[in-house]
Amino acid sequence: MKRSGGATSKALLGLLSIHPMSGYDMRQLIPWSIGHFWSESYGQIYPALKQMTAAGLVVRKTEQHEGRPDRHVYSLTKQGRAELRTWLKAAPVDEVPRSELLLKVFFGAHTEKGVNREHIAAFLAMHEQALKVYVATEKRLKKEEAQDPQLPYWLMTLSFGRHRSKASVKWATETLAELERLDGI
Amino acid sequence: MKRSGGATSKALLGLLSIHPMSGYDMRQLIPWSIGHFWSESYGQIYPALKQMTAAGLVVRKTEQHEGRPDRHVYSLTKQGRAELRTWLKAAPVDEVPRSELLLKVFFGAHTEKGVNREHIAAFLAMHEQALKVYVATEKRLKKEEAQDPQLPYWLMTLSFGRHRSKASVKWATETLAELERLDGI
DNA sequence: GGGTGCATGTAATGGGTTACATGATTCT
DNA sequence: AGAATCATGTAACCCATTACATGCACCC
Repeated sequence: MKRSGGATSKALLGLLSIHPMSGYDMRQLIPWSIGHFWSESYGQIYPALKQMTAAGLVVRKTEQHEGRPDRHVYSLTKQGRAELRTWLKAAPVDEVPRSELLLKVFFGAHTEKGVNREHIAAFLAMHEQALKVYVATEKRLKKEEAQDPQLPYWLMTLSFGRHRSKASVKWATETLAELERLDGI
Repeated sequence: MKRSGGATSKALLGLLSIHPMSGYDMRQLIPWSIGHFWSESYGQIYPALKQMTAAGLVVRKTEQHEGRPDRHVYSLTKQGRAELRTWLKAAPVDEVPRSELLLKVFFGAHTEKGVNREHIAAFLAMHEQALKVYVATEKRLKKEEAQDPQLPYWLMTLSFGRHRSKASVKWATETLAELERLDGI
């Protein structure tokens, strides 16, 4: 069974549905948009754009600027838009996300207690930080993009991040307490 | 920068720390142990075991059985045990887990409202089911493995699954309500 | 002079799933 | 008769990150 053209090209079509942009722009935009549940590298983006152009899903225009490299700005074609809609309708494939942290916890009996506590404490700190970022981003979006029809959907994914980080913080806190109890501290 | 020998071999070392077993056994055991945060296929396991044998981390014994294929049973060497401990001490690398569902939600404005609701409803059902499995597994483990010193650590990873699924259910429920509100239903 | 940002792209390398190949036994 | 289970392994393929290659402008 072939999974013709993975989700990378779909993510790029989606970004182009916001507004036309270059491969470089996409890479820059990702951390501020879909960054907490998706990632793409230049090594994926540029070949994908090439292939999508050949397939007629996007068109490319070259912009020239003095003293700076040319920009290749892509925009969706009618076919590209159709492809995006078709993909949106298909049921998403859910894969088990791998977590090295949990793998280490699972085998944690084979190392010192302090080691496990440190790993989990770092995880806790990361998610506490992430929570702050989600809340700040939400506030900013609601102000700056108030009239964008896509805003509600963006907020839904942000809300997911918030729920996930909250749960992570709760688990880490409880688990740290349990580790201390095991230590007899 | 080389990431010498990924985490696959470490996961296998960990499984062998429970008791000696074959590659086939590992594949069978994974869904019942680390399955909710890790996965391995035969195509990874067999080559890894070969390479680990060559590296002296494990040793292999062949068991013969009438009318059935030979079993290659692996066990940890002193070096294998040391390698596992070293890896456990190192800080886990945390990668952003990709979620096709969230990607579709993010671009959800480009399709019909019903489509998004269906995706999220399926996600909700999946996590409600998962919650039941976690609770049942926890009960079973506490009975059947009561005296195993690794039990507390196994329960910690199960607890993570519970927290994650609870948060997912909560998010999905809230988001479904929000989608209905947007629809003006 | 050296790092950073802009901007594109390719090549090398690694990680991972699926399909293929084999073959006996047992269940339906 | 046909499918599933036991059991091992390889090969083909896909997906993804990182490193490399280029080159100008700007700032410290």
